[in-house]
Amino acid sequence: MSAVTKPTPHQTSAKPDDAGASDTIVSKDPKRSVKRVRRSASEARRLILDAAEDRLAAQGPEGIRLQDIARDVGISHPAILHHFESREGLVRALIARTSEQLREKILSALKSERSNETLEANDIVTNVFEALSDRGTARLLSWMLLTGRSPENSTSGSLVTEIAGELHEKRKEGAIRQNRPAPDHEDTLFIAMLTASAAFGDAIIGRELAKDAGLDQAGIARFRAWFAKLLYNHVGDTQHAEKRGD
Amino acid sequence: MSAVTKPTPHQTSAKPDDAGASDTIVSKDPKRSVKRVRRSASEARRLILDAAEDRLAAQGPEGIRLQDIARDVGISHPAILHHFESREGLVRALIARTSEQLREKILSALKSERSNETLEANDIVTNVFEALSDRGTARLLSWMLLTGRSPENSTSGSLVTEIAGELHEKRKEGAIRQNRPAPDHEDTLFIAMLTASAAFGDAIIGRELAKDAGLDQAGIARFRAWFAKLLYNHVGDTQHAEKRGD
DNA sequence: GTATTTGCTTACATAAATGTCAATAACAAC
DNA sequence: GTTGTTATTGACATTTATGTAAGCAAATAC
Repeated sequence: MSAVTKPTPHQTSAKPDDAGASDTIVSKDPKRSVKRVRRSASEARRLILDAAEDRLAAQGPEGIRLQDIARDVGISHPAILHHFESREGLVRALIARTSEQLREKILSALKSERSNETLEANDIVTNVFEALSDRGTARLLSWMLLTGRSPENSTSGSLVTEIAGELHEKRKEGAIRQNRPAPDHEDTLFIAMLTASAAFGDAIIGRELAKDAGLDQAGIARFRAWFAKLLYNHVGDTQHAEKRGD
Repeated sequence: MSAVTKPTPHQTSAKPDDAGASDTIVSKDPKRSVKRVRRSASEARRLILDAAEDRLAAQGPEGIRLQDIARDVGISHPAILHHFESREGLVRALIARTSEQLREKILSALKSERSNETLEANDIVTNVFEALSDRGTARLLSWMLLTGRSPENSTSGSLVTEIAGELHEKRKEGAIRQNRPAPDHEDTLFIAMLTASAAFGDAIIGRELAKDAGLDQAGIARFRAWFAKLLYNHVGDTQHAEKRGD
């Protein structure tokens, strides 16, 4: 959030501002020797990924520039290449980490939901919406898709299937308890898909939409609650569905 | 769609492939003089924007490179700068055109809907979904938002408000006809917002989601129909809403 | 202590993309 | 025809990003 603004967070390494006096070799004076900071590899990687994430969230895809990120962390840009091989490697690592975090955030929340009889649609919806808008996660993922960098892992893809699986279990339990017919599997899948798509879209254009519609923070909350209720009503209504339309 | 693949669609201008024989000045021979194609300014702009659009849809934001686009059109890259001032100008022009096309596509369809008593949710939903996924429109718009290039015009923003306005008129008519209480304005707004968000998200991750869930083209159509029906049921149910939840 | 590993740095190389400029050639007006 | 406008071009300038090479220094092992 603030890493972009402040020039050198880890100020431990001295800036070579006055070193221009000597003509070729800078580190001739041992007392003034460069006093390097040496982190563990994993720590360095973490810091770099954090900075890259901040840049991406704040400035969009084009904000991921090795020089800038290096400055944010307080290192030189070849250090990034040392840890990530290439810019592309950094990007892939960032995507991998973000995808993993997203999966954990959503799935753990979904599972830890105390074995609630009724589907707590509001909690789930809010959770998904916030997980995607947090720290520009959806921005990163959409950039990933925009530039065609996803396939192999398909972390974000399988996620929805997993969610649908979890949801379907809950719905079946609820149906048995209330002596209702088992819900259609595809119906549950569609609920998950719609939630994912809506949350994803919301994370990207939601702010614009809300601003344009004159919605404040409370209005946005109402919108999410409204959506959750829409799903909730649908889940309660599925058994009547055939009587009504088509 | 195909402009990226084929190197020179407008093959009228001769490639200077064999011109390397002469050592400095190529156009010494008047018979072989370069035979330029000279389009009208608007025509040239159109071709350039088309090519840029194709690139963007096919390769993502990074696919917009003056050299490549110039090659697609069959011109030199300074010609693009001549028409659009800068790369940024090209991008803004593309955004403006795409936004305008989107607005027209959606609004005209919404208005021309024969004064149908019941809201034809299926048509509207399908229309919005397709308008956004067509030619990478949502990709472009999301890139626009990702890189923070929207404000001023706010074409995409006000669009949702307009849609909501149109929808609300229809709902009021329908309500009067069926002697039901007038629908809540915010409810209509939320319908529009949800549709926009879902269609937007769908345009970006929909393909991934569908693939992962094992949905084929028919399945995707079912999903959209399912969503439309969800809205349709909700619209029919709004007056009972208070009896049920919260 | 000495040796080894490896995180990190400076300086340089390279490439790629945007943008500038002067000149050229279509086309329209007269 | 002549002239003026401007779409278009090739060659060049500039900037800026990624990536490379070689050496330095902090931790660890011995």
